[in-house]
Amino acid sequence: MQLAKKYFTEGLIQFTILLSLIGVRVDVDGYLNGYFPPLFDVNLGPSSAYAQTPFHSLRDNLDGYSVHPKCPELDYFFAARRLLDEVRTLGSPRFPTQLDAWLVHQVADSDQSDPGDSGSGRIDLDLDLEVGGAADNNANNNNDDGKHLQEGCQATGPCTSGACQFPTEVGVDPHVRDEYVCLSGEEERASPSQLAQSSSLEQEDLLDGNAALSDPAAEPHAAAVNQHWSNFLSLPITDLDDLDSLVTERLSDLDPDITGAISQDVSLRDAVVAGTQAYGRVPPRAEARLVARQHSTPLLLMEATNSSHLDSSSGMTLGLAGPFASGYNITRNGTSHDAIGGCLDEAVFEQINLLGLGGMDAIDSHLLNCLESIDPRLLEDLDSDSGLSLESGSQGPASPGTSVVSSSSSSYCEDERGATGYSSEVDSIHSKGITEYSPVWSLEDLSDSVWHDHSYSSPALFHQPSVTSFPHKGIKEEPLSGDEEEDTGLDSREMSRDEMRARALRIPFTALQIVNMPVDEFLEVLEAHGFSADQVTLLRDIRRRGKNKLAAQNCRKRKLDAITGLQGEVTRLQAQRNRLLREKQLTAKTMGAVGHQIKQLSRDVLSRLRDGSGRPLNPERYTLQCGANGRVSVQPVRRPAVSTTAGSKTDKRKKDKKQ
DNA sequence: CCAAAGTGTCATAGC
DNA sequence: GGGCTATGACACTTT
Repeated sequence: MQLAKKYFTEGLIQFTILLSLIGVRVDVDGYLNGYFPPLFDVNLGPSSAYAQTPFHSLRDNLDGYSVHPKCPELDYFFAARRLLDEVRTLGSPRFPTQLDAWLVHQVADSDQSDPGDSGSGRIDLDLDLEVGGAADNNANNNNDDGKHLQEGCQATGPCTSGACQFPTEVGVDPHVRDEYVCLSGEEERASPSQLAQSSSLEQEDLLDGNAALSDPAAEPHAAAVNQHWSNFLSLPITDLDDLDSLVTERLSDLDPDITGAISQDVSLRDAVVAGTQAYGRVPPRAEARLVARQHSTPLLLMEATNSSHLDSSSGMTLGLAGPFASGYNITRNGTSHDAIGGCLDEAVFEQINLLGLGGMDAIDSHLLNCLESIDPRLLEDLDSDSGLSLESGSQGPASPGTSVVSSSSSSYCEDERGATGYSSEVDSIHSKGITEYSPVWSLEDLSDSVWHDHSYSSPALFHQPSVTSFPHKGIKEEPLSGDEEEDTGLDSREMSRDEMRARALRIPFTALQIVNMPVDEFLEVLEAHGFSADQVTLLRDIRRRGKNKLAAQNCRKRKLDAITGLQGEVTRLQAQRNRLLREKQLTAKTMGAVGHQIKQLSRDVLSRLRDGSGRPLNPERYTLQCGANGRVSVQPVRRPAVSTTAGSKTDKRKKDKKQ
């Protein structure tokens, strides 16, 4: 697994470096931030990042719980971010070009494209799949490729590829975008309310990005955009409230077919399919899977449903998100062999191939060879090297009757059984596997995927009390009866203490069975089997400890969730505090200005008034007072009664002396 | 080797 | 009263 991760990350590095060298800023970080919000923002709303696993999607979508940092799938997230950070530290040139351009490649109006502006940073991408059906003519589409890319690049408006005209780099970092100060470049199309709500940036990013991307005449309008931008910056603060309408108006001016652009059912996966077919390197299974993905939901729809329920087939059809989506699909579907192969060679290396960079083929083939040489069973554990040693790795892919459980556990499905506060939406995901078990214990079955390796065994047979097996670690699937003493040497190292005790006392149940039995059945078993006192005690202890272990796991998860939620709350409150402080400063400035104006007006009015003797009123001695009825009157300024207070003080001293 | 994190277990409270 | 869950505390293991 470590090997797989190594090659996975190396492939990402190479791919990213390559794109950076040719002038494309591969802002996976932006993607990840956009589509996978940071942990601390989890309770700002549901997010797709945490919907990758059933467990977290349960909490996020149903109970508002947030992901805890141990989620093994988040390894991809952090690994990708770390890789991007490393690449950026290399000092590669960063151009405003974003991969958003890949996504709306068919939107731009070709009439307004200017092929001459593509420049050295031109990317030869075959994205015209829906129209051109470029599955078999990848090499012949260079002209068209460039054209389409230029369309896409120009459609990005201020962000043009290669020949980027705009010097301002516009990141899509949601951490920064909630600050008004960071409004620049593309941010024109975001309203302040949007900017202030980082929790909803995932969908807004997409919409915003496509709004600008779909501007076909961005470069000719660069000056106009700059003018709009300067107009925006020159807006008085009081006009900020109108910014939403202003931005909406601008968006409507950009491209009337934004939604159509977004809903074009042409994703990068289409390009990947074409490329892989052209290069003929995708295994048939992976190819079929990719073809099936061509029918994935449109981009916008996917984003809309991503936060609530991530469809595994839809995954992430976004540019660089593809590899990660595949990675997540590994964990969700348990088909890691396909997923790993597809993850790397389809989504990463095929994109490199599509770039027409033959120099990378050697690297690709090397990595691919290494990857293909990896045992798929090892790759299956790609996401399970977190602190939790899940049952999935121990069961092995070939465990009879446990494949579903294995796949579910590989996605860190955790138990959630009996976890108050967590609902078991896992049913919807693993319902097929569950229906294979006893319907009475369907919920208990879910907990089996959680069991840790020093714990209890697979549930495949646990509701068959007459059959005692230890499928744990794959080796334990041998029946206990008969030669149980023989295999204790190996099993004792991998069994829990309770398992060993139960085996020593010849208790014909696995610990999992004992724990997950309904209490009535447990009592019935105690009576029916005529256990000795020691056996009964052990059975009760096993049951108690097992349940308490689950309870402890749930408790810790809740604690982590609470911590994560509180951290998010702190972040949110800090942002709110900063906003309020800014408002306070602004209000103070406004009040000062208004006071100054009032003072000036008072002086002006008083200088025009005359007293009884015909002399002008001294502004130092008189002031204007506005009554409740709106009547303005001239009143003398009340001097602070210094002598009075002094007198009161002396009086007080006198009183003190008398006392 | 050490520290931190993870995990299992016990005791206890509350339902 | 028994069963169960939640949780703090502790010890041990893993990273």
